[in-house]
Amino acid sequence: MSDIRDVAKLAGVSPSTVSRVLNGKIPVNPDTKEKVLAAIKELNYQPNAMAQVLKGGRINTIGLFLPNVRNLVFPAVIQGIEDTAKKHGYIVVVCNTDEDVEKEKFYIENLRRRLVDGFIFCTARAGTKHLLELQDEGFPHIYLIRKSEQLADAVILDNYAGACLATEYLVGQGHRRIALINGPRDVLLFQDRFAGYKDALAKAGIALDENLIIHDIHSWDDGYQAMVKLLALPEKPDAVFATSDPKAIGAIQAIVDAGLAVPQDISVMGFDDSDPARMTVPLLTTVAQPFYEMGAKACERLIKNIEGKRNMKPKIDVFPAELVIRKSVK
Amino acid sequence: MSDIRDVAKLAGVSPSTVSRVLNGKIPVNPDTKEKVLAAIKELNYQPNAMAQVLKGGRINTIGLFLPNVRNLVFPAVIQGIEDTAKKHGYIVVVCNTDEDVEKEKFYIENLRRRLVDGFIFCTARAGTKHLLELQDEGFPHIYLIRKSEQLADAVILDNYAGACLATEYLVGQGHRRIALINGPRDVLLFQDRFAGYKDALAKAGIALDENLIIHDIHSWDDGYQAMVKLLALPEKPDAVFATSDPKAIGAIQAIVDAGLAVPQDISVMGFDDSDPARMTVPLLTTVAQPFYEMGAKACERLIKNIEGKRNMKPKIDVFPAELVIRKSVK
DNA sequence: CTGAAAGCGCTTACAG
DNA sequence: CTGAAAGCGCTTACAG
Repeated sequence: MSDIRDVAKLAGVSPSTVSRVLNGKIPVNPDTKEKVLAAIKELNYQPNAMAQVLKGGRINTIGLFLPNVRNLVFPAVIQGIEDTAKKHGYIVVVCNTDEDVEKEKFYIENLRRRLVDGFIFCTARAGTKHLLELQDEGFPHIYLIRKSEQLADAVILDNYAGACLATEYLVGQGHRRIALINGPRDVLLFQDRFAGYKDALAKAGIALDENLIIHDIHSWDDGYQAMVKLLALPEKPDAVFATSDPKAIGAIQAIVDAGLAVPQDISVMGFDDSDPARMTVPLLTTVAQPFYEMGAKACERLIKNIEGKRNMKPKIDVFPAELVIRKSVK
Repeated sequence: MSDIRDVAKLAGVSPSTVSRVLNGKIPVNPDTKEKVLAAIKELNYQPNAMAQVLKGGRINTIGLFLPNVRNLVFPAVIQGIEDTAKKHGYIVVVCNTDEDVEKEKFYIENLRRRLVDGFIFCTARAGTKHLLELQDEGFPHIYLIRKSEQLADAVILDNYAGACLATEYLVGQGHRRIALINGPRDVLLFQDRFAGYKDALAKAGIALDENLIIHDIHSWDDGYQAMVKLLALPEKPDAVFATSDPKAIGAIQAIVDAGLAVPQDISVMGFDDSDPARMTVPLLTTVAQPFYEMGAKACERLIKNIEGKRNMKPKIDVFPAELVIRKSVK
């Protein structure tokens, strides 16, 4: 690969001049510019990004941290972030932490060494402190979907309102014994969804039945197991609110395997409206979280932050939740 | 952030010595080493990666190209690649091309500028030439899942055998009118799966019925439409082989919406065994492609290639396909 | 075992 | 508008 001096030689100018036509900020004589451009083309010259960054430039790369790439809400998130990043000339590095704090630290240490201009974290949990250091040091970053306990830039859903919406709809359809299959409680959004469920029931004058509530369920396979337990109750629930679509799908499978039908015997409500919600039979009634748009927004705000174009007060963007009525609730 | 000279000053040595303890190849007096390490720790020093790479090092990053992040086979692929990359101290950059050759070129141009040591492409289609240049220039890369028309490093499934397996199983279960819902034909693997279907039918003495074959279907929504067409045939199929799980899921939905049952009225066979295959009702019978392992293998081979540890003859690794019998075929 | 020097490929004041 | 020089933060022969 040729370097800037090869180009300079071929064009009969100094490397400084080549650099100037490359960057386009400082005026260059049109004729010389022409010659330089021709030389660049002839040599198929690409500036060495490392050298540029070393001179104080930005690398135009964003690090995206996901707790688990197999979680099917993230494809849309990635797409929203990537599309926005590309629009601004940025590239996205995806890092999968598997909810492992040590792995996350390893990646952060690596990427901070000028390999990345900022971070987007979808990995926040209660009680992790290493992300707070970034805030102290003013390294650009933003939380997405999940937020941290401390006030920091974030783009999230109104999870409380979404859970209210879901529960109120089930109540409105005449259900009274509404079970909850919830996620891990050290992820704040599941606390919020739990609160929405509780408050909506209270508002409807329905007493909370602890037997109907199962926490710390992760995906569809343990969602299945949770539903098996609920079906073994002396008095079965007549509806189930699962706080993510895979958990809802697991519940549907357990109900069908028990010889019952959804929604005829038991109604099932999901959360997120991820792609699998439209792949199941019956089509899942759920609460939509606009992942693409949220990813795009977070990326937009991070880039503004990186490029120093914004006021530095941390701010939380809250997207509204929306009920999507399909076929799994009667 | 402090640099190597700060560390040198604090430790009372030269930057060269600091560099030497950092790299650990050249012996350093244990006492000085001690002092340097202490200084590094005290200053929380992290070497600037740009400078290191500029001096001729590797950046230890791999670029992964996906045709579409929303395709649900990729999470497992990413995980396999990431885990392997991490084991070797590499990081993974994921680029989503949306099957857009221009976008792909943009990313490649960007990343080649020393931001990446090699590429993994899951984006090969017939007739794209820009990837061949990389081969000419000896830039490390490997194809995964899809292969290119030219001989190049690749890790793929035995798609032909997989399609034979699927079709033979349907035939063995007594089906005779076996429809095919296939993907875009400019992706070679769908040609291979088509060939497997054809040959297996021929071997069973079943004549090919063009009315039962629909090509160029991408995902579950157009899989649904394809099935609607098949159901409108004067003589309906008694089984459907869809060459990906989402297409199979779309077909199941169309069958159920038409008031028929799977597998009682029509059997449905998928392909890939991606996560959604275990999320549907009935559980999908399909052909497994070991995505995690294939991703891991491709990553392993690419890194060997990057680090110059392998003989340079292009080689294609073919993984065997495996039938996974669940509930959607009777 | 260690330090001073050169250089990786750029950019940017500085001087003209 | 343009060139020569310095320097970004490292590493690595070279000399000791």
